[in-house]
Amino acid sequence: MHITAAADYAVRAALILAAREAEGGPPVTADELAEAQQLPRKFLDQVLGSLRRAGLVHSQRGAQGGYRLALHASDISVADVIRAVEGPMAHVRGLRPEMLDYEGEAVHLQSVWIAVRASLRSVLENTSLADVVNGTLPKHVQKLVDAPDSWEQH
Amino acid sequence: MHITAAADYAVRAALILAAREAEGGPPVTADELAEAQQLPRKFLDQVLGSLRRAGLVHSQRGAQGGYRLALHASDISVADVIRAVEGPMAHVRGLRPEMLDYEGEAVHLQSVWIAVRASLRSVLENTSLADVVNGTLPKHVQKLVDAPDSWEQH
DNA sequence: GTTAATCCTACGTACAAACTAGGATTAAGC
DNA sequence: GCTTAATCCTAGTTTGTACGTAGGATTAAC
Repeated sequence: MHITAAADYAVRAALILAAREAEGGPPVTADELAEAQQLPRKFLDQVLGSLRRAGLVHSQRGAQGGYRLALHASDISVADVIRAVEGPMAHVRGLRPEMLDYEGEAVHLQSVWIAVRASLRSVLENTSLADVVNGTLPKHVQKLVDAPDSWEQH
Repeated sequence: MHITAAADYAVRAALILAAREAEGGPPVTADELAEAQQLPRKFLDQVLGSLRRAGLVHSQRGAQGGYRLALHASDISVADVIRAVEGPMAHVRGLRPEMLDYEGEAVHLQSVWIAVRASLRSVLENTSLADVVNGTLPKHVQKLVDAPDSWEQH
């Protein structure tokens, strides 16, 4: 139930790319991305490789090379980025929730995990990189952020 | 973003205790719990230790001993059980979301993680052990389960 | 040909996940 | 008090993941 450094870094790098996308300038180098968000350079390399293999970014090798989003920033969700580096969300013991098979008094537990995944998706699949850059989150997401309980620890 | 075996086992053991609570019989032994849900016996031992230290179950040592819920089954949420074994939910790089501090185009990323945690809570804190045993989940949770998209792997 | 960049593979270290082992401790029941 | 049945505690073990680092191969602009 925790978000890895790789996922966090991936989203942050993608946000920089999203912000630069509008300007239509040259591709952004890994050095620039690392500098902009203070990310460990070589680790970022691998994270960017995951994003590329997932088809979320295009890369240009050689001088004047770098990275660009492969899609419009409003067409890439935070969920897409996380899945690119972490794999499927809400795995239980390494299995997708729909693959689980409980017996006895636990039969309905599968439904709980399904609901957990669905609620994660409702936030992460509906929030695009453009939304995060602009600070204009979907209404139901912003509602969650504004609820005072949401900021309580515990 | 994944649920550990320990958390899964903890919930399943707690569900058995919840179901037996109504009967008011003797405490349930770890052997019985392991048998009922096919859980690795010695590993379960440690999981039960976490539940006890979290104050969710009471244990009785010695012959005729075993475990009982420390609270009513409708007063223990699935979130309580998960936190007892996994620690706080939705940690990012080991930090609670409210502790994060992003700069530049990532400033609003914190809100996304806060929303993620809030949406997890909306499911897991409102679903009690009694709810799961009876298969009567809170309305908004059941709604998530019934949405056809929720069962898509994607 | 030089320079600037991505790309690839391997390595390393530390920690967590998922157990297993063995005994110390407690308490019930004869 | 002894046996038995149970929790409790500490430590190991094995495997994988997290979080990086290192070094060079490859590509392309100029």
